[in-house]
Amino acid sequence: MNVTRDIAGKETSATHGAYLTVREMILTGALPPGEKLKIEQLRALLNTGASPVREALSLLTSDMLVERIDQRGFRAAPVGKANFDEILTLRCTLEPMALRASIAAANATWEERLVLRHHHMKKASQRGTADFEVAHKAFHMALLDNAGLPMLERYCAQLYDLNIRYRYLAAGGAHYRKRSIDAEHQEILEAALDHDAEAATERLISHYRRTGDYLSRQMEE
Amino acid sequence: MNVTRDIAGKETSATHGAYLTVREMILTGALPPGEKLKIEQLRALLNTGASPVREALSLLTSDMLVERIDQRGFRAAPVGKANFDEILTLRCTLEPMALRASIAAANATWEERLVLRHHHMKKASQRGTADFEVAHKAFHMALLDNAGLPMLERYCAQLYDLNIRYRYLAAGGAHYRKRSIDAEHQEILEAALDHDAEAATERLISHYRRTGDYLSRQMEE
DNA sequence: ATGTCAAATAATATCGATTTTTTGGGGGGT
DNA sequence: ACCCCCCAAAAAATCGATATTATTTGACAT
Repeated sequence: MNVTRDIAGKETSATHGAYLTVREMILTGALPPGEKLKIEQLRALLNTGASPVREALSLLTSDMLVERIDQRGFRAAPVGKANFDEILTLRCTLEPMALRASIAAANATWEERLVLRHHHMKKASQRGTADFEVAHKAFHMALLDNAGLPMLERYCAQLYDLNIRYRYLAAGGAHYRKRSIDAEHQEILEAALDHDAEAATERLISHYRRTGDYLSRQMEE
Repeated sequence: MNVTRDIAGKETSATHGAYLTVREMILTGALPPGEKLKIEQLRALLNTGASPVREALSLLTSDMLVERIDQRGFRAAPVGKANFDEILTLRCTLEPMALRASIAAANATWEERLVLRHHHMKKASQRGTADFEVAHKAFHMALLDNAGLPMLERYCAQLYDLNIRYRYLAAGGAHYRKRSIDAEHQEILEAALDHDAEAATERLISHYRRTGDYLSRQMEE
């Protein structure tokens, strides 16, 4: 009935729908960095009231995708090389930590989940970019989600999304994978299944650093 | 005119005032873990409307002090040994990282700020607990705020607050410092001023672990 | 021209009321 | 006695309108 459903699927609350929609728009660059986010404008776009919009923007503030300036409204978070570098640094610290813990707690269920997600990701890479993005995130998060450290996982997921945003901004979201990313994923998966924490974290980090350097080059400044 | 001002000082927006007040109430235990946070109840307490309350609670969700259950309202975040341990682990990873970066970028301004904050903390430790808490946080954050890594600093501040909450819950907020905490602070300060990153991070970590063990013991389970 | 101030305009923040959803508590039906 | 469905009370979510605050505009004096 409203645009929220049309865009983000069958959502429950208006707030959650607005959250998902605006989030997606910021991540993909439909709402560019620094853009003023006017309540009225979004209210009209999302076909909802001011309260859900404000609440959604408040939630996005925590995700560091939106900045709030007291009494002066909201805007899409700015971007910059320093910010990108910090995201990369934090990911290279936090993800290995989570991956090690996941491997230390390895069990059959987790390994099966990993294999499955990896399979889905490979299948999705033939189809559209959007599908691949979802499956790619799911695979990477599966690597970390056996750690039993929910806050750490949350940080990693947050940083993953912030990083994706830069990918979309740099390449318009398309064909960013030239390298043998498939092979890199394969190697990470195998190291994880072997419970080889050293190799797995090593490969994960270099996976990130290569993508990071590639984007850094495109970003200038 | 409203309770927000009375409690949290001369605040600008109702939302921000509500945020600070509820935050304080959760940190100090006035709103115990797991407590249902009814909008109407808070609205009455804070003498404001539903929108600022909801928005404040949304913001606190990002701070991991409030849990939101869609269509079912908000509650104060639960606590537990696993959560406490995770906070400690994350602090012991992230704070050294920030401290090293701060020291690497050391300059006179920063060192003066450190000395000043340390001085204020010592003075405040004679006076009330509330004053000391503020000065104590200010000192610890000053150790990290020269790193030029705003997201990392934000994570550290967040984890600091979550940790403080456990202190209040364990000891009612009073006399938790038996040990020579003053001496520990002094030693951290000196190592930082000497640009000795190894010693500084070493001391910082053991500072946290000792307090952590002390609280862990009190927490049972 | 330039800087300043005040009114007009635009946008945010907030309120009060309404709508929707969950919850808890009885009746029927098996 | 047990389970399921439906209804009423309570709470959350949302809306529409108002009050508050920032921003712009333009007249006026320097």
